[in-house]
Amino acid sequence: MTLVQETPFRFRIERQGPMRVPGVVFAARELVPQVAGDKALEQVANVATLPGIVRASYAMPDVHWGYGFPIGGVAATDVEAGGVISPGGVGFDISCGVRLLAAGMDRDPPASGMRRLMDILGDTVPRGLGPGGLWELSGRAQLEKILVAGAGYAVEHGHGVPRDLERCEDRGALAGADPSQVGQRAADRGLKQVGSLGSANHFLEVQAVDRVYDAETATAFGLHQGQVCVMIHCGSRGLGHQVCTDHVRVMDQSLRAYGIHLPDRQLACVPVVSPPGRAYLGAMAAAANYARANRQLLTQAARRAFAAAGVGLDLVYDVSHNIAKIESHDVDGVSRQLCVHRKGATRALPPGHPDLPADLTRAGQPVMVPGTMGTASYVMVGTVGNDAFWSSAHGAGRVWSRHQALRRVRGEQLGGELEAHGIAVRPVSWRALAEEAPDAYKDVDAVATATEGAGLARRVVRLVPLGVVKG
DNA sequence: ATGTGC
Repeated sequence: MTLVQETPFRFRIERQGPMRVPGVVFAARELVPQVAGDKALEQVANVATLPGIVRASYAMPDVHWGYGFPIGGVAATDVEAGGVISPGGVGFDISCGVRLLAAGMDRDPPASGMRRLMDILGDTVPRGLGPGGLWELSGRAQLEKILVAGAGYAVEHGHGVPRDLERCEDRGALAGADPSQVGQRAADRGLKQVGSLGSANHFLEVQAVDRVYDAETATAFGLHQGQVCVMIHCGSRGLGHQVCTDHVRVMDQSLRAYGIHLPDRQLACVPVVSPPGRAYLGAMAAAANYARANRQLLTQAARRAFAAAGVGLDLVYDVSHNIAKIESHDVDGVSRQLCVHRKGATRALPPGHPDLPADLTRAGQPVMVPGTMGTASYVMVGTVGNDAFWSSAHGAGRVWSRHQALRRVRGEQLGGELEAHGIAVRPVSWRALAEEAPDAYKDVDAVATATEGAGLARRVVRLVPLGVVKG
């Protein structure tokens, strides 16, 4: 696979064979060997063969290998021109995303206070595999209310304040959810997991603003130098996973009926306007709303922990980085309805976009780029001139597999090193900590630099970790 | 990502 450099941070995979559009990879030159080194580039080219794809198959600067689509992949298909929807372009963890909360306190709290805060968070934030959430639902009927109304249903029940919803993508609920397309097995798994982090790279971190790049936008976001924040990264748990599993199976069996030929079976897809396409999108929206309610419940757990110290938490923004959405975009001068798949990619609306909350219209959309528990995370902002359907990077991106990380890192030792650097860790297990070692990831500073250089989003603030609750 | 496997 050859990459042709177009600009300092933009590379092209020329259209060839069954590719319908070129591939476009946003990366710094030093990130390219890591990108080319795994199978992600092949996946970018494979995605370019999907029926109805427009403009290009995109890869964000944190791209790495995933199921069918690369993680860090963006692809839009034209709904009225046979465009397809592919669950592999969303990912197993439907509407996995990040939420940032701004605390009414500045950094350097007394060490004892920080320890106490982390102890409360460690004791009260459900995490790890399997059931166990903050909100046990009464049954499927109540679950379906969450599947339709998302974070709004949680807030209605006292789990949050109305302002929270103004700072959620889609106001906390994606339209078009169809609970009847969520199977009983998925629903059963979902009943006991609302308000739980899950495992792997999911976390709740206490962070501090360590550097401000754009003071005006930071102020608009409610952030300033030294401020304490809480970042929550989680998704739709077993419910989303089961929805993906169930609908991939149906699509895999439907490929022939729709005359779709693919270079990789994991790209299983059907036309958006087909019955199985509509069924998946309805189930996907339901799972997305479950993920938003999940982050809303975890927000309340963080608020209770901070309230013990008399500190409040305001929502800065909540955004998904695993989702497909029907959006209007200009394609060759014509407004088209597109199905935009963002898998490990964050929507990044520019200033002035009508879908922004009123008080962020001038600033643009906050774009969270979580790094690792030992390095940093960024808050960026959407910019005009982003041709990847207003999409941006979503994190550092792995370079070591979990298996490699386990071979190279001792969790207990890593925990000691982090504590020695002033980062309090509350992991579910030493093994889980080792898998998520900072060395297993790309350099998030380089990813943020490349993201800005590529014109996808601009840096607003850099956050450093003070305490980590890990699934 | 995931009660980590048909």
